[in-house]
Amino acid sequence: MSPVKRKILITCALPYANGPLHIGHMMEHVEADIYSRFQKMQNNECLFICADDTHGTPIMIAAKNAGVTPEKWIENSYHDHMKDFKSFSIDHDHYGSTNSEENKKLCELFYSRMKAKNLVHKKPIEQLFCEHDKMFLPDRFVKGTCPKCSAVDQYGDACDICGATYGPNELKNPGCSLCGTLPVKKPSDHIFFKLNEFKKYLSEWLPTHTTPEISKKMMEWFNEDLRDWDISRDEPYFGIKIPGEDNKYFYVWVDAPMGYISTTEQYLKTQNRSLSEFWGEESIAEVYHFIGKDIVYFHTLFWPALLNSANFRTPTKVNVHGHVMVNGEKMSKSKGTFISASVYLKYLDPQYLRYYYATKLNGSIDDLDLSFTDFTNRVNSDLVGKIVNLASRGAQMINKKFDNKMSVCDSDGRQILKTIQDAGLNISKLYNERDTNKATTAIRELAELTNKYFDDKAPWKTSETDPISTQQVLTTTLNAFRILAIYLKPILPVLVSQVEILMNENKYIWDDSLKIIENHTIQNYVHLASRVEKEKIELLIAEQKEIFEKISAAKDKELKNRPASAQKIVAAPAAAAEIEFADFEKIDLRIAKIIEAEEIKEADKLLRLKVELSDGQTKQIIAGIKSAYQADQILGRLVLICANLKPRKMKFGISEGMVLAAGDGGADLFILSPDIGAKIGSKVK
RNA sequence: CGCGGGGUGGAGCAGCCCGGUAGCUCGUCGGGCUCAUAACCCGAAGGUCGUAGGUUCAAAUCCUGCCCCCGCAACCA
Repeated sequence: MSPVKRKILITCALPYANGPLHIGHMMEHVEADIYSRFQKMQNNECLFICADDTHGTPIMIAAKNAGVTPEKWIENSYHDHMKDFKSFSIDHDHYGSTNSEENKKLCELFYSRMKAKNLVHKKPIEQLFCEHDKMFLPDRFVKGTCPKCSAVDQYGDACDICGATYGPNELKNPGCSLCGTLPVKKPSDHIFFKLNEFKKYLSEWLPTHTTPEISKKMMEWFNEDLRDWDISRDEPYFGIKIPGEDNKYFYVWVDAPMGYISTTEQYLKTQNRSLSEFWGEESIAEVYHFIGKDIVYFHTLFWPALLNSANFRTPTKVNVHGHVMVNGEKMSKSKGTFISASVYLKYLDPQYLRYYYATKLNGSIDDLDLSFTDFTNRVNSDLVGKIVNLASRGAQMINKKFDNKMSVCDSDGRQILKTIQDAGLNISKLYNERDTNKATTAIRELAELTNKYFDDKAPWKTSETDPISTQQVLTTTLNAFRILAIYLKPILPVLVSQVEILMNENKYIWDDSLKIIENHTIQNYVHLASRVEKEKIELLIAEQKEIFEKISAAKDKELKNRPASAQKIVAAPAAAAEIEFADFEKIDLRIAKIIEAEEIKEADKLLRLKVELSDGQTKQIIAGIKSAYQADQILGRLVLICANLKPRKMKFGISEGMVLAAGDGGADLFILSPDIGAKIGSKVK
């Protein structure tokens, strides 16, 4: 062990207080909890801090829909979250909330320091506002048609279909996702943080404070200037008011990371200690954030910049993990693989998920696949079959034949134990690197070694003929198991606490693995762990699926019960703004004949068409109608096209016009055609 | 040419940075054992390391092209 006692602060991303925790949250907390417990076993000081992230529009809306105040809503959420964390043995030293006095004070302090350094400025922006709900709409609360690919029902920030990103203002046919009303554009002054002032600082900070893969990825942003960051939101908003402003609140992503500090502060207050120990510019403590790869941006750009601007230290390292996949796919609500912590607990032992995650986590950003067959194998074979089995084999015979008394280890046994103890250094190194994958592999191999030793010695054969050596073999086996249990304690605290009882010992710390216990009396063996039953997993998935179906059925019902006016607007996209006749005249609409049509194989939704206009002139049009029409189906048809559309270079060639069609997209898409008798090339008037 | 990660026996992964006998767990098959939760121990079968080319005495490993999968893209861990 290192002679200097380290001082460590670790945090997990603050779970958002608008829904139950799921097994993805648990992965992050398990990873951090293992790390924290390991450090504590090493006699280092380690504070494990987290909190609920309680502000923002989604929470405000969720509370409103539930008919409670936001305060009540987040209180309920807090209790649910705490309960789940406790069940999974996540041992936060303190779990707070961003809706606290400390957090408010901290935001105000940061803001005043930013202002003093001239790092904020105000400018008006146009935002979509819903007249019906009387609020500005965040990007995700506006839905409409993608401006790039025309996919319908897309969010205001990015298109799920073509992957384009844009602002909510750019959406075609935007609608409020709450009531369907057409939002209006409304100007409002917003406060911006001058992120670009930190460009140089961040570009130097990044490579040394996260992994190379992350920093490489983040460095992309530095090719151009960093955009100012909008840190304010208008009323109504559930959050922290910006001092000196009327009806303005800090954007939730400002006050959320502050929660790391304010929650540390709450904890340190109870110890009469100063916050600067961990967060002061001169702090020598190590600070680690555990986060998912989806929020890297906030933690490696905004956050260090904010800290720097307000004269706080920055984290030592931002540890980024991937996402949980279930059976090789993204967690899916409809497939029942979007598994909430509480439903998991109804069917399976939380220790098993901890162990399984541990066998998979290696400190990398790769996604972690929770494959249920793999899960079952790992737990049943490694944990129950190999490791726990050692206790079962050793202890029961000691109980039955030797009156619960261990003797001493034989010389072969001492060799085995030495091997196991020598491995401890490497295992602790792996824990420090958060490579629990390799740590659990090493531990499993040691268990195999011990099982083999037990088999070679065959104590069950010799218990009558040679009780002395038999007792020695059992003593060795139990010692080996005991050390392995110590190695596993950060991962399996509950199981190992039972081992402490079995072995009649106090709470293990890491250095207890250096001891060998002899002539020691143990307790009666009790069943330590049961095998995973496949049926339980099936039931779990079935229940999760059912919950989803109930929720979506309820949502459908709610939609139907909406006021007729709102429904109408949803069904028929609102009309665009009025235009002058002169504007209309600019559009050269003509009748054209499709003379060639072919499918573009590489494209999901495109057909390549060649159309003929009056003077024998032809145009190539790449049309997004593959979802509704096959190439040969439309060959030879007369259609309406916009003939003077600026040619556009697309991935599959140049498109020189647009075929007019109407509908919601997908199969619901209809090409417009003229009545019989219309001539090719005629202009629409 | 948006960015990133990946493609290794049936499944899940390690090995790649720093070339030199292709490794682990599960599963399958055969054997042993019967202390232990049908658990444990031994043995076997099974791989053109996505693909094409290059560098080299030697390539899973280094270089180039291509194919395929997954994820991300400033309000989902």
